[in-house]
Amino acid sequence: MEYNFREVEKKWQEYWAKNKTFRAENKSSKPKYYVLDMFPYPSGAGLHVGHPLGYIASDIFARYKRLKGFNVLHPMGYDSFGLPAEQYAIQTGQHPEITTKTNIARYREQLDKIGFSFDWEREVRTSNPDYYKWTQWIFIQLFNSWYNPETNKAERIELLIQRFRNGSLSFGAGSWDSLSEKEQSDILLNYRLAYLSETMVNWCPQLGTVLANEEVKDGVSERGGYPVERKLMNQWSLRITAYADRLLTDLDGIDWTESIKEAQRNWIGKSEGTSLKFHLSPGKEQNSQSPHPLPLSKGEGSASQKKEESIAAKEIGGEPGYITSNKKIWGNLKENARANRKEQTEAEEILWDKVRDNKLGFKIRRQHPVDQFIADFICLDKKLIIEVDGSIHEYQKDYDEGRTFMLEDIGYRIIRFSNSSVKNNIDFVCNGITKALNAPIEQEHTSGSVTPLLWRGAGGEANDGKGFIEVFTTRPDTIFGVSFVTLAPEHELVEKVTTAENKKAVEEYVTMAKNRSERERQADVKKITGVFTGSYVEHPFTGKQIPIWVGDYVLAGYGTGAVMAVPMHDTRDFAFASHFGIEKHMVIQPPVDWDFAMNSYDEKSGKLINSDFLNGLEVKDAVKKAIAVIEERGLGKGKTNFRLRDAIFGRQRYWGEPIPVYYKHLSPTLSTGEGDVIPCVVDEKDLPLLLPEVDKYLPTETGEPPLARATSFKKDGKWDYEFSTMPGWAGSSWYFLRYMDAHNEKEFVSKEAVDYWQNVDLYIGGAEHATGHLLYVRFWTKFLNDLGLIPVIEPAKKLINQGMIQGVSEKMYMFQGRRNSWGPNSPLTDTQFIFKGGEPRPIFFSADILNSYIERCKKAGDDPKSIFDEITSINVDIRLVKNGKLNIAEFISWNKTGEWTKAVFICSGSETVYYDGQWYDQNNNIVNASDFNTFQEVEKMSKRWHNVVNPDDMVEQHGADCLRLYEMFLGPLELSKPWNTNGITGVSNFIRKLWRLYHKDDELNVSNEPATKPELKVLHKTIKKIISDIEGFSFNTSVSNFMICVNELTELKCNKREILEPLAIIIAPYAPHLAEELWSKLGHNDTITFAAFPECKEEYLVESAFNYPVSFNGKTRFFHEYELSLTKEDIEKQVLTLEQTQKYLEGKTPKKIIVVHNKIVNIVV
RNA sequence: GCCCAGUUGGCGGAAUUGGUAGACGCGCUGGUCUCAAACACCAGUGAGAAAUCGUGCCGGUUCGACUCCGGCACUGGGUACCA
Repeated sequence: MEYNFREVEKKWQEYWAKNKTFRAENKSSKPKYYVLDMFPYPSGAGLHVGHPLGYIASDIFARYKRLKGFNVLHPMGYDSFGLPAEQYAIQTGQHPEITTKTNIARYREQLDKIGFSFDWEREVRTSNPDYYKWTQWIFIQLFNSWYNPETNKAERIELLIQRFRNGSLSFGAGSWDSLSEKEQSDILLNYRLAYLSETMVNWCPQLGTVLANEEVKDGVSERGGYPVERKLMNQWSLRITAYADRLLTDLDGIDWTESIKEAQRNWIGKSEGTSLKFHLSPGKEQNSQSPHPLPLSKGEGSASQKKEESIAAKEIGGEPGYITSNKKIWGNLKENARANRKEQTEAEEILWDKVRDNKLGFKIRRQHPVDQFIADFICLDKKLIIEVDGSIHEYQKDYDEGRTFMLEDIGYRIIRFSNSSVKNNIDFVCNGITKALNAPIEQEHTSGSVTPLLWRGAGGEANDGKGFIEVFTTRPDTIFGVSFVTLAPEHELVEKVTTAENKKAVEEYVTMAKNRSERERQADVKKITGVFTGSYVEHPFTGKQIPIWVGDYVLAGYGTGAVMAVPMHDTRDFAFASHFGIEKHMVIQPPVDWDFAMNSYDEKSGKLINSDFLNGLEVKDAVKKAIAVIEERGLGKGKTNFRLRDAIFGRQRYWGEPIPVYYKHLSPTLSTGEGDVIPCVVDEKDLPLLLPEVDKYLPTETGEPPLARATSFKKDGKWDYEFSTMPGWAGSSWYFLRYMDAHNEKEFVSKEAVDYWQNVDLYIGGAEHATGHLLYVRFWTKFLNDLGLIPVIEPAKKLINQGMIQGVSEKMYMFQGRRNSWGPNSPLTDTQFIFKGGEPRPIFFSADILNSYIERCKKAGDDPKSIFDEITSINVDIRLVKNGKLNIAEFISWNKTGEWTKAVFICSGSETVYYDGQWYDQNNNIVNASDFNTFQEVEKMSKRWHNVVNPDDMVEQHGADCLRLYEMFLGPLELSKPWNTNGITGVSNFIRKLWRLYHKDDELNVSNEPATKPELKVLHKTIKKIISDIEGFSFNTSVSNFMICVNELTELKCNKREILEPLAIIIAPYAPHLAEELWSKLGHNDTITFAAFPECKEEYLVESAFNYPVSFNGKTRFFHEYELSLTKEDIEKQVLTLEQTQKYLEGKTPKKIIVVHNKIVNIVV
């Protein structure tokens, strides 16, 4: 009886399921081990062929760890929310839940067939309410948290409010409690880790949704390849940027593949440099429509109105005071300050009365110039600025906060009060000011990454030419090489610095640049565009005039949206300057032969020249010195920038977790007459917020997301819930925790469970998730850890990437028509051409004929295509081809149109021709079948190319154990490789051979006699190899080693229990069904799953002699065996006496003899 | 462009800290069995007639290099004007 894999595999799969063999306990005396596979999305196409590869590897490891005495958690579940099910729903009207369920059932069936040791009791599905309840719960925690830059941790938002209340942290306006609910809500949104803001998003009209950066590839959506455009939308986002530095530094502590870590590092994109201000240069070219700088506060009304008002003349008052501003613009500001004082708002007058003449114990000035701004009130001793704002307008907010940040940057604290607070509660305001005056001066603002403020388009007011442009640079050493400054087209100063005569050109350019889609922008990166504004800035050290340009090579979203261009030492600046003929200055001595005609010298090495105080320094030192001087002179500050952006968290789609937010309408206010709306999170006790039923899975007529169709989807029947749903990665950002405690109804995971399981010990999955899932899950883990909810800061200790699986396409070329007579290089001679004069038939050539034909054409310089009218490439279904040989009859009937029934197949070697169902030789005699070869090409696996390999088919034909072994045998796990089933028969044979070791004439034939030394040696050699292979994740070599072991034992005719029993155990992780069957036949009543993995006993491996390769000058010539007890000297002497040695010496005397014990003998002649 | 990984027979791939290059398997060739084929089993299989030459290419270190060093080419993946 041959091994019947169908029966055996079914039997053991049923046994495992019935006995719950792989159930993991949350309490155990055994050490724990957590093996996790990346979540599959259950697509309609069934299990992707790339999936089993990783699953088999992790399963082998899980089973191995069980044999090694670990309590193993090895779960599986489904990332079941997502676009494909929804697209299908839109097309068919079928509820995505139904599709999802069907798909999951199919996945499960496929997974079960491969014999995985998953603990199915812990299965999770992200689309189940009992799962997404906790995804929503975590969102609420994010909403209710802020990032404290001092503790460098997320904290409850209550702690922030507390600090606002007690004045230990400034939020802008004086007293927290005097603020309206709306004002408080708005301020808090600037700090919450889940926040709503107007953001530039990647909008995909075809998908009707917003995509994350990593879902966009080359300007089109990753899924479907639809165009993507930039659009400003009000969106929920997660403040992942707060974690940028920790996400980066903690990478060092985890054992992940270097390529993933590198991809994350690049994605986070930390760059250290400095900010630097370039003051606008006064000049006749300037556009001086607004002659005065703006006050910090702008009185009532909209932003634009305020600007107008500020121009109006104001009363002169107060004193000249200290020069707190840039000296050059001091005079100018002073004038404006005087003007401002003429027109004080009512609130400002009230406050002035309360604070003037040292009434609060400190000297307070009003309308005092600071830096480029004018402060409403200022206490110079305490470096405290007091601002009285109108009601904060949405658009103005970022802007004011930007200035707050800048002033704080140079050491000022700013507190803000609303006009209404001053008018209605002046005592409270005064209290707040006193508190602030008496509070110790806080530490300076640190890294820009932790500020919750959006900080874009930095620069001071520029309307009188006295403002500045702030740039970010990592190369402050090249400051003396600056020859222009470039602003991003979206930069807020563009309009202001443009002179009247350049206005038209700049406006046209900006409009063009903004409308250019992302895709176009990416498509012609090389195309250099830009325009001169007509204005200049002053060089901060030389005072020289530097032109301001606008160019779309500068990104509005990075740094300050402005760069100092150093064409000689930056490739992009070089290209820009060359294109527009702008001058270039060399400031770093390049190597002698450097060709500046074509290239800038970007290297961070060399000595500084033409650079004043930096001359002679090495780049590294020059950077340090430049930063020091810039800081000293107050021109800028050392800064760190991150490329990482906050993660957009809303999708305008149906099939996802509802965001547990509703919009509360506040009572109407006097000023506006209508009620403000604030976002609030759903009460935790009301979770889950269920996904409502809708009539269609499409947006509403007004363009609202599908959830808006559910008219009853309202909080308490009156307030709208958020209509967008969470992105696909929400559920997968914490699923590793849920597996630990999958059915907990009270918590997302219990403390006991997470304290026991901690985090994943081994995580296996594709590298395509490097900057998506793998970054977000790290972010959520850190966040949950900050709140003290879990004990770990990383989700997975070790991560291995399985390689991508590519398909192997089988290709053929069909030739039709015949243009020329056969030349000397033709694929056929005329005698071989059977149909001369007959009807034209399509011709197929075996690959070897075509290859040599093309080769001949190449040599002769002919065009191989010239002899036929038409050549068609055909992808043949790979099932019709075996080892590159086509089954012609099946191929002909494969084509439903019957187009190939008349075709002629010129077979391998051109000896034989097939047509009309027969093979003929050159003389038209009917002959036996011969081979027809196809071309093989590695392509993406896709239905379109007819090269998809279905794991089910493989299991059906060869069995699960064979599939498992073969997949591992293919090559290293992490290497991308084409999926080719040609070699599977070797593995199949191996399984039969292994079976035969235990059997004779269909009966189990295992002897209880003691094993011989050679048998033990084979076994223990194998044990040793297998252990080191598994632990080094080298699964392909372990399969080879099993083969070697079985071959050797077969050779030894070994059937000893002492050998075969341990052998069954060591192979059990790889071929579990077969191992279980053998185990039970050997007389065991229990599963092999928890048997003890055998130890390797070195004593069986000890050799007494070694067959030394004897080489001459490193080339091996012959072998000779020596006892290991011999010394090097003994061997040296003895090897010279050998006849063969003398032969190779050819009479010469050896210069040197090297003997490496147990390795080699090398004779140098 | 930049970053990462890789390049070994006809093919997938082995090769411990520098020490017998090509393990294991596929394919191929020949043989046994069979009326025949398939299966199975046995033998051979890097190239070359041979001397020899051979791990993408050029150079270096070493008694000895697939392995280490310098330079280059190509393939695959990531990223895309990140200042």
